[in-house]
Amino acid sequence: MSTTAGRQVKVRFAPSPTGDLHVGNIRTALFDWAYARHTGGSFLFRIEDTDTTRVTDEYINAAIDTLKWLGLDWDEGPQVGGDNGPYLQSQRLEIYAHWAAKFIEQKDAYYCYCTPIELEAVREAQRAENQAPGYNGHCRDLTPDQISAYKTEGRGAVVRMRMPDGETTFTDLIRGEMAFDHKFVPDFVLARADGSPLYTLAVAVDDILMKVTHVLRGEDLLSSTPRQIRVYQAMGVALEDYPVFAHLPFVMGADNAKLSKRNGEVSIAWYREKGFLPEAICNYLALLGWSPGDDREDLTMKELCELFTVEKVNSSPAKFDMKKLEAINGDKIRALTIDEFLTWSLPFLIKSKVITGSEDEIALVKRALPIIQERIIMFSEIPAILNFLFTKSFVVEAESVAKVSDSAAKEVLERSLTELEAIANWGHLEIEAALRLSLIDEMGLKPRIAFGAVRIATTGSVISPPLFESMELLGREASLARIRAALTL
RNA sequence: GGCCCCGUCGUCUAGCGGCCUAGGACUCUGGCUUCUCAAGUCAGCUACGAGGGUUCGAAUCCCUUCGGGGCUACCA
Repeated sequence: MSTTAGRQVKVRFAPSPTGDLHVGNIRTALFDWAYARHTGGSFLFRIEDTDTTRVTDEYINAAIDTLKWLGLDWDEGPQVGGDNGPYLQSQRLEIYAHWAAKFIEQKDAYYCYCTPIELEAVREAQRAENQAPGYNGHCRDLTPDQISAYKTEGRGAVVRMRMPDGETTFTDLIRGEMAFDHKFVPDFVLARADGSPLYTLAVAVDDILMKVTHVLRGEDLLSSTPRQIRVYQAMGVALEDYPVFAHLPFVMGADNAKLSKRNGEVSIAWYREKGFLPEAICNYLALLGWSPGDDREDLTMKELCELFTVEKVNSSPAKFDMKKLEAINGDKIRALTIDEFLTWSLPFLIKSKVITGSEDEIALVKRALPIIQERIIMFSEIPAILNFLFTKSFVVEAESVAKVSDSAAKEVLERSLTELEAIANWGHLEIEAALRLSLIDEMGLKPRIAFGAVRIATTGSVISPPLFESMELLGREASLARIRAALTL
């Protein structure tokens, strides 16, 4: 019943930043963005901060920052402006007040003087009788006398929307034809007693005024859609100008509860700190509740935009799977060029103080990256892996000391030292050739035993990047010095 | 309680009445490769919640049931 005929697509993402943007929010933002880009329409970003007790400037700024970091650029909204601003609802209060007053005047809404206690008592009674809880219409048709009596009493009044008998129907792009009987949609509050707007008012007014054509949002808002449509009606909006709705399924936590801080890492900021690539996060999130229809999974942002349609979005909830995100992130990291990889890696190395950021250090990091690119799943692993190349206080890890201090290991190290000192050109091929000849061929040792001892001595650990390359990077002097030091353990 | 949404491998999904003895990816298990760890590669395990229909034929359509979730605020 609602259409977009002839309208330029405009999709909006309108979070209420009561905390850091989480995985679910971002999945919604991603779908909003991808749909806008897919259709060649525009993407509008609006901050719903009508609940001033819960939304803070810090969260608002973090939300803006997160969207930018992910590469979800918007055409209208904070920082970029647009013809339909302002884009912070807290700056649009007079607009909402105007409409609330108009609705009162049109008798679409009315002042409700019921106190919270009275309202709760009504609901309690309804529940007791197994009826649908909701406003009972007490103040719908107050007489002037009743009103003045309430005023004399000093009672405040909220603005409440009148829900007429009947039903609201609309087509949800994901769920199909929806019908809600107004018996279960009670009169609802548009503005608080202090005049400030509620979500129910602000969201509907803004979507219309900002000319939004598509509302793709979480399914928790599905049952509030009739209320929004009611506001459109009161605003006098023509049917063909209603936005089209699409309610996205939830992203759940591993324990099947709604994703929250308690059952997993939900804050995008956390993933950023851990060293996940924005493109990996988006690629993974895109696969949560959507698929291109074939077996393709590795998608760039561009491909995602090309392939994304709302019709292919699933209606069932999806569980967040960290392992799959990690796998995708690892794949994306491996696909990076060395220069890209370097750019992403340096901040992690500097922040963890493995390097200070000097040119020499950066040059060495760049040489080391090729050998670690296929062994990490996130950038935060890099400092621990490369630390042996830069540390000024090298020590063999405690649990591995025993493995280089027995006589067999000493013999390996003694021999290695002799052979390595004789190498003319300190390259990994020469190092490998020298050690293989002496330790494997001549001493008859198994590679894992022989190289294991050298590995511990030079890198300090039983696990390291490839040994010979590591020694080349470490340099002749440091490598030999560490082997000598190991002989004293 | 009421209203609403949802239900294919452990997880994300493909599937829209015959191509399904159900495909892919991640995880897991085993093999290969191998200087450790990875990466790569091969193989394997495991699913249509249940019960009724409709039909020559159902994962696909209908009903019931069970299970999960949302809403039920002067939150969004």
